[in-house]
Parts: sequence; C-alpha cells; structure tokens
Amino acid sequence: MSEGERLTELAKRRGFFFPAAGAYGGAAGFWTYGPQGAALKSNVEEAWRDRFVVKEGHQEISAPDVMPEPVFEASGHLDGFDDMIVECGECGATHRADHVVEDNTDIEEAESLPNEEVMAIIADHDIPCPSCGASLAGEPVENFNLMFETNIGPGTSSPGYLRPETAQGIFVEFPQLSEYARNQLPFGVAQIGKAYRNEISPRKSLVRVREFTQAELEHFVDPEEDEPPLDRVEDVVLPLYSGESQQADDGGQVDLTVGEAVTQDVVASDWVAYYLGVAKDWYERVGVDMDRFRFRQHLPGELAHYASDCWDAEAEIDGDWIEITGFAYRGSYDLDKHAEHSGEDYTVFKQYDDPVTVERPTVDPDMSYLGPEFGGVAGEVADALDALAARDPEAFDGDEVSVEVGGESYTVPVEQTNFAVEEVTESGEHVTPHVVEPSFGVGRIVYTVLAHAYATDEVDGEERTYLDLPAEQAPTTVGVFPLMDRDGMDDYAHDIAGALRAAGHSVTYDDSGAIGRRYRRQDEVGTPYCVTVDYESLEEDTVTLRERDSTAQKRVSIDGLAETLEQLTAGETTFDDL
RNA sequence: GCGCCGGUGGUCCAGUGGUAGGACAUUGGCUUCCCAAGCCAAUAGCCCGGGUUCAAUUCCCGGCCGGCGCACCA
Repeated sequence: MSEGERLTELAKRRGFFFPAAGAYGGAAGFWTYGPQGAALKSNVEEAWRDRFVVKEGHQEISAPDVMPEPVFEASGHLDGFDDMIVECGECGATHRADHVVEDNTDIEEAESLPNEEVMAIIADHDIPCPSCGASLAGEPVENFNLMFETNIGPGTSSPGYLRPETAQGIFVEFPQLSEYARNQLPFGVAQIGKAYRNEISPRKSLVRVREFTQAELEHFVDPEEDEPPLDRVEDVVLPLYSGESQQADDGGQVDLTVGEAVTQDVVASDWVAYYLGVAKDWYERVGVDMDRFRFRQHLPGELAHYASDCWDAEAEIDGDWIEITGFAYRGSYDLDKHAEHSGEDYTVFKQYDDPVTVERPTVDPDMSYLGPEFGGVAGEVADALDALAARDPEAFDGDEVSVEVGGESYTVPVEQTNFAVEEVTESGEHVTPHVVEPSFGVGRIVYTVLAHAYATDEVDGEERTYLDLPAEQAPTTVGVFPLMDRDGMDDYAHDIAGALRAAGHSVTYDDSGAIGRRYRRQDEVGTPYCVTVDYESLEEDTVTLRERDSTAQKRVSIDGLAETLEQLTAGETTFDDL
C-alpha cells in the first residue's frame, strides 16, 4: 500500500478527512475534515498565526470569499484564469486552443486573441488534434474559467466570483490597510481563509482540491529602503534546489544557510530569503520531515505573470514532490493593477527626513498665442511642450522649439512657452510598495504532516501504527483512562479529565475495552500522552503517564499534572527528565 | 476533460443471475489491576440511474466517486 493509500484509509477511519457529501455520491475536489483533522488543521493554523502574524508583528484580516467582478478584472484572474479550450470531435480530448495554435503556427501569445479568431486560425491551418491527429478545423473554441462564478443579488447584472486566492482580499483593501498602518512601510497583512478553483481534475486526496485553505502573508515593503532582519535567520540551513541545478545534468539540492544563500546570490531577493528561513523552522515545528523537504526555485518559464523570483517549499510523499508553499516577490504588480482599474491611490507617501529642493523645468504656454496659431491641436501642443521640458530642457535653449503631435511638427517661439527652471521644495514622494508573499496551502501541509507522521513499530510482538505528531499540533493532548471501569477508578479518572480540561488541555476520556486497545487508539490519532488511573491512584494520588513514541510509562503525582503536561507539550521539559 | 483500472458493513477484502461472508473496528456482557488477549451477543453493506431478465450486487449502457497515465495546475 502506498503512503497515500494508507493515510487515506487511516484518515477516514479515524476522522481526519474524507470526501464531502458521500451520501449523495460526493463531489470531486471537496473534502470534509473530521474531528481529528479539524483539530489538527486548526492547530497548524494557530501555529502559523503565532509565527507569521504575532511573532512578526503583522496584522491579520478576514476578507470575503466572494468579490465582485472588477476585482478579478484588475487582478488578471478573469483573463489569466480563463483558458481557451478546443475539443476534438474525433477523440474527445480537450486541448488549450492557444497552445495548439502556438505549436502549429508562427503566432505567439494566441491567448490574447478573440476566440473566433483562434477558431479561424485553426481552420486556416487545418491544425490537427495533438492526441489523435484528426483535424480540429470547425471545432468551437470555448472558455473555461477556473473561477467559480456566482451572482451578487438577483439577476445577472452583478457577477461575482469565489476568490481563487486569498491575496486579492488584501491587495484590494490596501488603501484602508495602509491607513491603519499609519502609512508607514514596511507592514505585513496576513489572512487565513478559503480559496476556490474549479480545477479540471482534482487529484491526490487533499493535494489538488477545488476548495482549500490558504494562509497568506502580504508584506508591503519600500523597495528602496527596507531590508529584512536577516540576522534573525542567517544561520538557518536551507535545502535549496535552484533553477540552475534543475537544468544541470548532475544538479542536485544544495544546503546553504540563509546568509550564504544571500551572499552567493542563490536567492535573489533578501526578503524571500528571510521568509525561507522563517518558514524552514516553522515546517519543522509543525512536523514536516526535514529529510523529505526542499525549497525549489521556479524555472523562468514557470513564473507567474506577477513574479520576478519565486521559490516553492516542497515535501516528498510517495516519491512525488508536492508544493506546500509559494514564496514570491510580486513587486508592485498587484497594487499597480488595482490602482489602474479602480482609480484609487495605492501608494504611500514617504516623507523625506529633510525636504529637498530640486530644479524643475516648467512651461506655461501662452494659449492666446497657441490657440489662434494651431487651432484644435493647441492643447496637445501644450502638453507636448510640457513633456519636452521635463525630458529635455535644453531644447528650450534657442529662440524656437519644435514638438511633434500626430506626426506633424509644430514650432513655437520659446518666448511664448514661458519656459523657466523653478526651484521646487519636495517634502517626500509617493511610493508603490513592493510585495513579498509567502503563500501556504494549509490542507497540503496538514496532509504532509500526517503522511510524515505516520509510523509503525512493534510492541510486544504486535505491529503498532502511530502518528508521531509534534505535541503542539496533536488533535488531543492527553488521553485519560481508568484501568478498570469500576471501584471508583472511573470517577477518579473523570475528575482528572475535568481538571485537565479546565487547565486548557485537549482531553479524551476512554473507558472502553482493554487498556492496550485504548493506548493504540490514541497512538493512531497522535495523542502524545496518556494518563491511566489504577488502584494505586486511589490510595496515593498518583497516575501513570505514558509517552506515545516510546510507550514508556512513569508514575507521577496528580499534583501539578496539568503543569507537567503543559511543559511537555511546550517542549520545556522532556519525558525522560520527569 | 480523455484513456486504463476499480467501487460489497466504519475499515480491508472474498463471493454470487435467485439480495451476501470473513477479518478488523464499534456497542453491550463476562473475564482481566497497564499495551489491539479470550468467551458470548449485538449493530452494520452490494455507489446512483436506465436496460436485458421471471429475477441484477453480479451482465450491458450512462452517470457519480476514487487511483494511475495524458492534458491542465494562472
């Protein structure tokens, strides 16, 4: 059985995750997290929040899942997510229409052409189906959009879309968010939420799904000035698989510290390098096996439209590397787009320490001259003069100056332009922040953590399955059992379970079946500790504390039991030291 | 979306043109004072629709779901 298969089996049996709406046949790409899975996922999210929001001093928001169409016009998802598809009438295979055109003609960027035109090109060139060779001429070219569409309110006049990434919810609100950050760069805004993509074919359980949870951070920085606090992570070792290595015949993964990766320019962006370092430690914390983990650089052809450099965190399962996080330097792409489409201001005003005085060439053309002289183009001539002054002030050195408007040359006496060089005092400038984006796929991380935690060993000649989840992530912290369900041991155990719950622990009480069976149940859901009440407990107020991974037991006092568990799960003490 | 394979209690499987059986799990009881023990009992299933047939879980067609390959993965 593959790792994936045995995990899927355990996940369903123990309540981690299973296909949604199975009673109605299910819907591909949708999964329900059961009690254990929801708890694990929530713990992973909480650990992310702790590290990427709280510890970094960032802010978290929660934007809607549905946004109106213009948001996605601006973000590029309406076009970029919209694939042109042509279906072969012979074999039924579907192909990217723009791709078959590009592959069979000299035409580039066929995606930007209208569907009818692409269809005509296919017919003109009699392009064959890549699968079966039959002609695709005459087959309709249609759109397939990966976004789920809906209508906002009654009717269809106001289309909306389920967001295909949570990021746009942050970008679009930048003007407000900047205000809350007192317009001071840098600042980071995070969001944990659902995103939706109508994938053509969902695969591999939680890996490729149609509804998923993202944990994204958009760190807005001043590209001129802001530097990441690299000293905090410079010694973190990164397993890097660079684009260069991927393309080399004998290339492989190279371990470099964050500091080395930056000085050797393996990771181009210091900001990306910083977050690779932060993230590496975080993956280890939540239970990703570092022997099955790497950072892989996107190849040039793989880069998204907005990214200048991008690294993925990947985890290995069943021999496949799956992307669990993307680290992208998005530049000012997103804010520029929203500024352009919305007409709102997506910049911050950066005030200089000292105002600077600059010499600025200006013109103030005498329109009472230009008007009669040039008629309808007078305004354009004036604009051209203005632009020329900024570009080439020396053009105004002579008696006359010429500009071109609409292919015609217009000559104006310099005297009439009122050319001057003024001293202007500037107190600052408008800056469009650049964005550093670590984007985590929570479900994939949960899946990876489970796959990597899956372990078997032998206890008293019997095979045992357990999840060696980090205590912090485990759905349940402690199982509490009465050795026998009688003689007051049950009451005593109930009291302990109640006290531990009151102290904030996640507790499972179980009095069913033999004690060994109960241990194994908890092993399979990764519960790190079990407490058992026996006859001795009733007289001496002690219990046995059992550790999951070693199955070792120690007798401890019930006084301070909650604190002991707290220290164990926080890693402040070890079981061996008890 | 195309192709191949598959879909039987919660899980893993066996089996059959006359509506099914095991193992594990679950629940109750007995037993048992620390690692899935034993005994008794109970609960629980043929993915959906259509067709062929006296009769379909079984054969055929379509759908849905899953795995794999191709394509896709901004």
